[in-house]
Amino acid sequence: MATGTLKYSRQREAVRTFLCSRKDHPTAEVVYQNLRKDFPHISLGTVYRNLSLLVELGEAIKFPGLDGYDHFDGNPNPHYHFICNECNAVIDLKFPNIEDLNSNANKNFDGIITGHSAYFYGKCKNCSK
Amino acid sequence: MATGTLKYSRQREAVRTFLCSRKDHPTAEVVYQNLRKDFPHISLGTVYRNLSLLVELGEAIKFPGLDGYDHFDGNPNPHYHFICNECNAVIDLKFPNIEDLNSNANKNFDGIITGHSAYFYGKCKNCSK
DNA sequence: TATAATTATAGTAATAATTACTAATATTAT
DNA sequence: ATAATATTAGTAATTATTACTATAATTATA
Repeated sequence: MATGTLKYSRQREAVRTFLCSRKDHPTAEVVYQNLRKDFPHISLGTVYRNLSLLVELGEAIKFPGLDGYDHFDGNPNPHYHFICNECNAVIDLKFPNIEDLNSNANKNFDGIITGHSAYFYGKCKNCSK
Repeated sequence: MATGTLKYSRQREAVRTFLCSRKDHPTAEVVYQNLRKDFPHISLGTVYRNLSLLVELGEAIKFPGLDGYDHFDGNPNPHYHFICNECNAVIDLKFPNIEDLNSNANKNFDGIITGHSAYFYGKCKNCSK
C-alpha cells in the first residue's frame, strides 16, 4: 500500500462539515466544543490536526484574529472579512474581490505580488444599535 | 502628585527610537536582542510592556504575523504591508491608502465600517531573484 | 537639595494556545 | 482474514505573552 495516503476518518469529516456549515470563522476551541456533542471523546489535538490538514489541502483558510486566537474559514475562495471592534465577531463581506489590486500595488514594488488579504473594522449591526 | 502619569524611562525611549529606526516590523524578541547591546540587563517584559504602551498611545501598530509572532510597526499612519511567502520579510508598500475602500465595502453591509488593513503576499525582490 | 509619592524595571513565575508524542484503534489494499 | 498504514485519544511538552514583586528611577514639592 502506498505511503502518505490520506485515509477516511469520521472525525475529519465532522470537522469539515462543521466548518462549512458556519459563517462565523470559529476557533479550534469552538470547533472542539461543538464536535463533542457528536464525538464525546474527540481530542482537541485531533481538531487542530484536521483543521491544519484542511488548510494544507486548500479547503479552508486560517488567519490570526486580534483576539489572539487563530480562526478558521471553510470558504477558501477569495473574500473579505469584517471584524467588529466591540464583540469581535467575524463576518463575511459581499464586497467583490478587487481583481486589479495586486497589479496596482505591484507598480511601485520590486517583487512579485500574487495575492492579498484585507480586514475591515468597525461596529457590526448589533453593536451599532 | 497626580496618579496615572507617565514617567520618563531610558528603556522606553530606546524602544521607541529603535522601532522608528526600523522598517522591517520587528517582533518583541528582535527588539529585545537589539536593545541588549545598549542595555545588557533590559528585561523582555519591559520590551513587551513598552511596545504595548506605544500601541496604546497610538505611536505604533501591532499585528499578528503568519509566523505566529506579533510584529510591531513604528509608523502608525495608514499604509499597506507586503509579506514575503519565502523569507517572511515584512515590507512597507508605497501604494497610497485607498480612501474610498471603507465606504465601498460598507455599501452592502449592515454595520459601520471605519477602517481596514490589507496585506499583500508573493515574493520579495531577493526571493524572486 | 532632601523627601515623599509614584511609576518603571529586572527577574522570575504563571498562563494558555498550539504542537509533539505514543500506545491503541480504525481504515484500506490485497 | 491479514498486513500495512494512517488516525485517534490522551497526555506531555513547547513557547509566546502576561502577571507578579521587590528594588530602582523619576518627579513634584517643600
